[in-house]
Amino acid sequence: MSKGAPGENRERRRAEIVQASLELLEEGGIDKLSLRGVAQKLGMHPPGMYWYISSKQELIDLLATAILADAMGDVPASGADETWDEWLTALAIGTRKALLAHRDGARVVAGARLFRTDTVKPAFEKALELLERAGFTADSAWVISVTVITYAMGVALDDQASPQFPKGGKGPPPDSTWVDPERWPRLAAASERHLRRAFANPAAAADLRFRRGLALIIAGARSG
Amino acid sequence: MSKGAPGENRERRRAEIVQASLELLEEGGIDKLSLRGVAQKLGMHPPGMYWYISSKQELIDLLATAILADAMGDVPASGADETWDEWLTALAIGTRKALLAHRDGARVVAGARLFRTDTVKPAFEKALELLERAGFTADSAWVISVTVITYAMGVALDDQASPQFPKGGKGPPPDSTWVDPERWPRLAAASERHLRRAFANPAAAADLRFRRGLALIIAGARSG
DNA sequence: AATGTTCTTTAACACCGTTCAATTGTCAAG
DNA sequence: CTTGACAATTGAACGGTGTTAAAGAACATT
Repeated sequence: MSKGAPGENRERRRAEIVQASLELLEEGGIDKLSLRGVAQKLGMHPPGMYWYISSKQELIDLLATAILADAMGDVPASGADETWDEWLTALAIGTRKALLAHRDGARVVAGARLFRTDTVKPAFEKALELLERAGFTADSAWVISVTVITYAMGVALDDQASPQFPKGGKGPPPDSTWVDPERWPRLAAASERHLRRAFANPAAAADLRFRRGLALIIAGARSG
Repeated sequence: MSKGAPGENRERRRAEIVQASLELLEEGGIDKLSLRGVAQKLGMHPPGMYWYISSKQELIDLLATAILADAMGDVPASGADETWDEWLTALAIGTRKALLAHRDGARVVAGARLFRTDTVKPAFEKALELLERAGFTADSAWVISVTVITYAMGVALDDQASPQFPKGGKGPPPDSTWVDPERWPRLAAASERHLRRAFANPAAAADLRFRRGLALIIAGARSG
């Protein structure tokens, strides 16, 4: 114990590993995220990683908290006149946004133990505080918070379950989204409507559907 | 084309493969689900699998639809006097139940293209029908349906992200769920409350939290 | 100069999904 | 009975993975 804090250098190196892993994630998705790839990106040999992390799972946990920190690290401040529903909505939107900000971000976070990390705790605490202050029971506040976050998670996962750009540059993928209007008329109509919007602006369409579902939950909270 | 339908035997064998895969899934979770393992279970050699499936991804898709079929295969019938909210609630509960019925079931389904398979279409069609008949616009009906299913999916994923019963029968797992009541008093209280319930009956506690969140969404739909 | 700690390398293990070419079994046609 | 087509399986191998074990280097402290 001589120069600086003992674990300092180690911690910095861990941060570099996380950084390189995020880059690799962006480049090839979670399937291409390998310890060997990360090691190469850092000019080290695969087994060397194990001095800094104990397993790939731990790496994924680190990635997950890094991704979530974007949305929850500093608890989103609330203006003095902001109501609980506005704040909760913003939190959910920010969470989904953080997940979508990295390729396969939702899958990464889902593969970790979401509620077990300290990263999300301040946000939850604040959510509970606002809700209880607004008159909800402690129990209701908990249910509402968990529901909102779980929903954001579920939607982000579905968002990113999309095409998965196949490698071969062949034509458009076979339209497996086809819905036979004879058998499922209402579904076909909804799907067609959705596809039209998605074609015009995919991100906006996905955002909208998320927001409307979220509004549903908030409305339910307000009414119960 | 002589004996029976040509693809018949093939289809039966595919069913056997799915069956064996489900067993392997139950035994070791999705990480231990390998083509080699399935092949061995069926007394065949790994490359032989490729006569029946085109890739592991296709196997997973097959597993996903098999799992979902438990909940959505035959569209849950609705009693004549059943209202849309009762039916939707039952659908969501059934969906989550089907996902939880298999180890890592939610992860398997999430790894496939959920809404692209025919299995879920009848259920969606019926949901839309009930909702529109109840006076919702086609668009609202769509949002409500998708939101409910997405929520069920998200919760099931979180449910199964749990401890993963470590094999060794040592005492209680190291309590990594600890929440410092000094820093996050409300969260700590909620967590403590939750843990007490979960200790008494884990499945019931998880069910309850799911149902209450679901009720939130339904209430939101009812009010908007 | 010797020791001990931190970090890196080399080699290897056991597994994975997948491809390819060669092989068997079965049955209809010649 | 033989031939040939086809369904189904096999054996060998390729390139990849996470992970372990042991040897080695770098370097500050004694």
